[in-house]
Amino acid sequence: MTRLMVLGLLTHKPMSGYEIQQVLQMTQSDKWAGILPGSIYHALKKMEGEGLVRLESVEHTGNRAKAIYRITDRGREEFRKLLTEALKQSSVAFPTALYTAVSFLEALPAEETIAALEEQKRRIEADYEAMKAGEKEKEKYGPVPPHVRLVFRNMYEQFELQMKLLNELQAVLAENPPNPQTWGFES
Amino acid sequence: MTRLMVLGLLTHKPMSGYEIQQVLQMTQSDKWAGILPGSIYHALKKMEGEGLVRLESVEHTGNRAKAIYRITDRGREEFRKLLTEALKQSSVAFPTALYTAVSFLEALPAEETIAALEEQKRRIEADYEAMKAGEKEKEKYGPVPPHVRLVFRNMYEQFELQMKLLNELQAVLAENPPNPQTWGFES
DNA sequence: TATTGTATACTCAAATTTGACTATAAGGTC
DNA sequence: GACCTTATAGTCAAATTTGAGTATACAATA
Repeated sequence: MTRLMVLGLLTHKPMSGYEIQQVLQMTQSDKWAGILPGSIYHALKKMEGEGLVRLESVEHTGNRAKAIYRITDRGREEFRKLLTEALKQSSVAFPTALYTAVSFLEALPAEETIAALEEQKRRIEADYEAMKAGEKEKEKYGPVPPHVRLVFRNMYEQFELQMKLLNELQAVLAENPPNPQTWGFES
Repeated sequence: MTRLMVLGLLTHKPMSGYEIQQVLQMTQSDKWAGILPGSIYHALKKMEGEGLVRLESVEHTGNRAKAIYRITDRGREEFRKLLTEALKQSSVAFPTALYTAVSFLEALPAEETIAALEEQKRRIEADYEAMKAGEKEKEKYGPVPPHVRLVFRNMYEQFELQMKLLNELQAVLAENPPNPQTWGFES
């Protein structure tokens, strides 16, 4: 998704890698997109080589330089392609870390598992609050379009679904602890 | 998650990379884990270097060799650490491809978007059916523990949540198409 | 004015993932 | 028994991601 994101932002106006990071933060997109700075700079350089983006200018502030990239026509074409693909793809995402862990629950004492899940619940709750605050913040800077509003609502529902799963898992573990087969290291 | 998955499977018994792939398929885990063969072989070699697994034997069938790995005590320790981390982590996963695409919906004519989303709905429906069939298949080979059953239910709810979002997006787009600003390539 | 902290703007090695490719064995069919 | 397909068991280069590190500018505080 890095390319789609970067190209998409560059359709609005030419930007530097750093500015792209800023925009992702402002719009809360960094919360769900998980695109780190390194990936942005890499994508810019790579796409420059492919002619999807070109170095428009280098602004100097004292001794520090800032590279500004502009999307090309080939870049716009690629952007459209990626956008259409992203819409067609089944993008359902599962909480794989949790699913994987659940596959091996018999390896840990039930109380430990329950406590660890409690910790996850705390973290989710914190993220949830941060996100709500972020949305409020964002609303100050102009009206949010209805389709974006739907995405925000979906995020909250994802949080709730995860919390539900965590609660159910804790309940099942408390009532019906899985076979405590191999808890030592006796191999 | 690759390490957690591989180490976890090796706690049951020594296996080859190929056998690990097989198990992931049998258990439907490949559907949500997204671990490709290359990653498994890489993880095995890497973890061998770190002393978390060791090459137990090489079975020969005619002229073809199969490398069997066994988890070590250090590996079991690492496994526990990864397992606990995975349980504590907030593992909520968002459909990032769709979210990213939605950020740029004004770049495409609404009908095109709606059609593309229709395609995604078809694919999700197909995955959903495949998954249900897979679960039935799995039930034949012994009873599914209750916590694993919860995970399956969560998967279905994830599918449903995604379908709901897609339907809502289509509805909003049909009623209230976003600003069709820059549909040509006039830059 | 010296220093401490924070924002700006990246770089780069190492780790990991991707996906195309290789090569042998086993099983069926004409 | 020659041929074709599928299953077994990987390899490997290229792409991408990660995350720690670098270096300058600006602002505030002591």
